[in-house]
Order: sequence, then structure tokens, then C-alpha cells
Amino acid sequence: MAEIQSLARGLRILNLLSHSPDGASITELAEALSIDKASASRLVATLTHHGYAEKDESTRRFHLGPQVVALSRSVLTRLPLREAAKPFLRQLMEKTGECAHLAVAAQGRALYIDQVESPATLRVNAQVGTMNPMHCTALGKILLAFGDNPIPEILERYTPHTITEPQTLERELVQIRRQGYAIDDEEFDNGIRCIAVPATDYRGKLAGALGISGPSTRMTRERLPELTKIIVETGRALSERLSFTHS
Amino acid sequence: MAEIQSLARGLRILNLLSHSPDGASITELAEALSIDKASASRLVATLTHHGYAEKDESTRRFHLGPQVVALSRSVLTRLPLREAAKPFLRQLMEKTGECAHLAVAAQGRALYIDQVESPATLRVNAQVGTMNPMHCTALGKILLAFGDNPIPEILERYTPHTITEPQTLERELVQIRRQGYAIDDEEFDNGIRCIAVPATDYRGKLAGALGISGPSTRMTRERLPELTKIIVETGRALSERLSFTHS
DNA sequence: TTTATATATTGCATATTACACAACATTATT
DNA sequence: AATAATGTTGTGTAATATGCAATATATAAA
Repeated sequence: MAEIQSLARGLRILNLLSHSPDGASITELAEALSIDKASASRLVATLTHHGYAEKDESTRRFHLGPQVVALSRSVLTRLPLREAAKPFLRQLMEKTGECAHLAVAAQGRALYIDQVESPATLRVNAQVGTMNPMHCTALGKILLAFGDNPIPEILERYTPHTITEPQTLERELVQIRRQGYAIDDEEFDNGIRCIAVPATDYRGKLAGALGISGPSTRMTRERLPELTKIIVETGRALSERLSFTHS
Repeated sequence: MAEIQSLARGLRILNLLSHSPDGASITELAEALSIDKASASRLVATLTHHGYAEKDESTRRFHLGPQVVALSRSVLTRLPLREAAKPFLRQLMEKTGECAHLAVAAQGRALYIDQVESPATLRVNAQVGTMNPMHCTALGKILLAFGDNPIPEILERYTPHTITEPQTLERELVQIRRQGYAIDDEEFDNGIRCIAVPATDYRGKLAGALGISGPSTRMTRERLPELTKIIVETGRALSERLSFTHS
């Protein structure tokens, strides 16, 4: 596989910018990529010229440009799963009172492609485009258990409950496959519990994962079975729906 | 300004892919850019490797990859306007029953950065990331009237009501500045009317535009004044809110 | 204000890198 | 199975991106 160096560098700059909430300067970018300031300057100029980056004139730092938002729209609208799942997410939110999320596997992580927010003041908001680790989120575990992604090499610890042992995770995945749903019991964020189920297409192949997230004070261990039942049913319904839309 | 050729080519490929709902093949991309198949192949390989493109194995065609969605999130969350405007959009939708939209100027077009959908069956949906022309949308006219974007050279016609004469548009903008709101009376889509107002920050500088869109059967000419009043008030409230959040 | 420091942009020579052409491999079509 | 179309891999060539140095610009200090 031949890599086009300057394109790869440009893309790495985009990635860096996306992880820099306060933007980045030319020198910072050059250092991060171990390239010359001049090269960075020219690469950023090209990105800017095409709308992929933009300079905040007040801070003189570079941010991602609006063009990437326009790109993302075309990705999201292309996903038939998103279209089909929307009413089911809404229904999920209404029945449980918690925010409902939809995710697919991307780059070894769970990429959130849609969300229906709950009206509750205290709620778990996950922006579309968020990429969370797979091993410690309910949606991610579903994607691991039913998809064809390998178990990540390193299982980073986020909370005291995070599973960091590969064997433990493997056993968990077996159980998830058996029971048909996954639970994240404060394994990624303290005080947050999630439940997720798979959405499968007409061939039974995994299309994505959907579920709810809420504060553990509201999603108590006692309520989990009742909530799980709702989510499993919704997942089945969506999967059934997907079986008839193999366009 | 020195353009990095291969990066520019890569970005142009991304643009092409975003306008190709059914994806694109290597040869199509090569033809569109007037470059060799081999070059296109290598560029796409790099894009794919970094998650910016992906191959649909069933059709053997290339689409945009999930990475661009992840990028867009960082753009959207960075915008303080979006955060601040959310409750006002919701309120707008609830009071009018129509979909509420929020847009900023980008690349000479109106870029939709947020939306609150109405529950109505017949509603005007504008995906986040959509880029509409300025001269024939209510949000766009606001951005033209109060922002510092030049009037587009060519005013493309979309419907019989589209303003295509620069002088006419200039007069319209003067009136919009005076009255403080803009109306799109089936100038972009037949059967759709929109009303929009500006959102200004603590310096009185334009931050974005917000408004509603609905079918002209429901948003009749008679109802426009009543709806306009609501929107103008909401715009003032948001602008006031923005005056206190100059972080 | 002036000086000093940090940061960004432009010129330019070198060589690395991307390029086009072609051959090969793969997949689709007949 | 044969043919056509499309995608990928070599390879020599030359154009292009690169790094260094110098200039220009902006920021901080004096």
C-alpha cells in the first residue's frame, strides 16, 4: 500500500485539529508531526483554501473549517440504518425517559451516529460524531460481541469498574451474545449506566447498536431488568424493520 | 499561496464523494479530476487507510468514511452559538409547530448547524451540514444582510419566486436590515416558506441566523405576521443571552 | 515608543515523492 | 469460458514537496 505522504500529513493535521478544542498553531502542528514549520504552513494553507481549516483571526490559531460539517451530512444521510432507527430511538426515549443512542463500529471505536435527547434536566448527552472506546460502553460491547472487530489490545481503565482483563472481557462478550444485550455499569463514566442491544439486517448481520444512557441514580440496579426488557424489544423491532428494507 | 497538489487532490476527492450518494469508482474519480487511475487509486488508498473513505465491498465503490463524522463533532461542539441557541430553537418549534433551524455563513453559503424537528408529519427537514444558497433562503438572507459576506456573483434560479436580479436583492437586504427579519416566500423550494432573524453577540456582531421553515399551506401569508413576531422576539432573547456568554 | 522574542510566511536548491505510462491482476459481463 | 472493464502494482522520470535560511509579521517586554 503506497501512502501519499503529503495527503497523509494533511489528514493527520485534520485529526489533530479535531482534538484541539482551542485550535492549534503552525508550530504546534509542525512539532506534533515532526515536520518543518514551512511544510505545516503550506499544508494548512491548502486545507484552509478548501474550507477544511480556518484561522480564528482573534487568536491567530487554526481550527477545523465548516467544510467537514458539510461532509459529515453526506455520510449520515447515506446510512439507511440511521433513517430506519430514528422512530425506534424516539420510542425508546419516551418509554424509558433516558437519552437513546445509535452507534456503529468505526476505527475500532463506537461512533455515535444519532441521538434522541431526553427532556430530563439531568441526562446523558452524547454528541453525534463521538467515538467512545468499545470495551467499556454498552454500545461498544454490543459491537464487539456481534461484529467482526477484534478485541482491542489495550483495555484502558476509566473507572474502578472498567474491565481491563482480556479474559474477563471475553467472558463478558460470551454472556452478551447469549443474553442478547449489554450493560455498562459505570465502566466508562462514574455515575452513568447504559444498556444496549444489537440491530441486525436482513441477513442477521450486525448493522449497529442502540441503547439508552442515564444517571445511575435513576437507572438503579433494581430497574435494570425492566428497562432491559424494553430495549431488547425495541432492538428486535428495529431488526425486523431492517429486514424489509434491503434496498 | 503555495498549494500542495496531492493534498488538494485528496480534498477534492472528499468533496466529490460527498456529492456522490452512490459512491464513486476509481476511474470515475480519476476522470473527474483529470488525473491518472493509478494516482487516484493511491490517493483513495491513503484516504481509506485514515478512515476518510471506505470501500463498500458489495458494490466495490468508495464512500466517505466515518472519520469525517468524528471531525464534524469537534466543529459543532466548538461553536458556542450552537450550545446557547438550543433551548431557543426548541422554544421556537414549540410555539410555531414548525421545524427550527440555526445557520452560520460558510463558504458563501448558509451552513445549517442545528435543527429542532417538529412532530408534524409534513415538515421541513434540513439536516445539519446542509449548505444552502444565501440569496433565496431566509437564513441566508439574514447572513447576507447583517454579515460581511459579499452578494454572490450569480443568483441561481430555483423557483419562479427566486430573486435573480442583484439590484432587487440589494433592495431586499436593505429592507431586511430595517425590519430585522427575512422571509423566504417559496424562493428556494416550491411550497415552503421560511422566516429568519439574526443572532448577534455582545458586540452586536452577527453570530448566526435562526428561523423556522414550514409548508406554505400551514404557513399562510395571513399567519406570517403572527409567526414573525414570535421569531423576532426569540431572536432578541437569544442575542441577549449571547451578550452574557462572551467567554 | 523601541527593542527583543516568538511565530508565520516566502525563496530557493536539493532530492525525495508523486506522477504517468505500462504491465499485471482482479472482477464483471457476455 | 472468453472477453471486457476496472483496479492495483512496478518503474523511470521529472515535477513537487521538503527543509533550511531569510524575511516578514505579530507579540511581549523594556
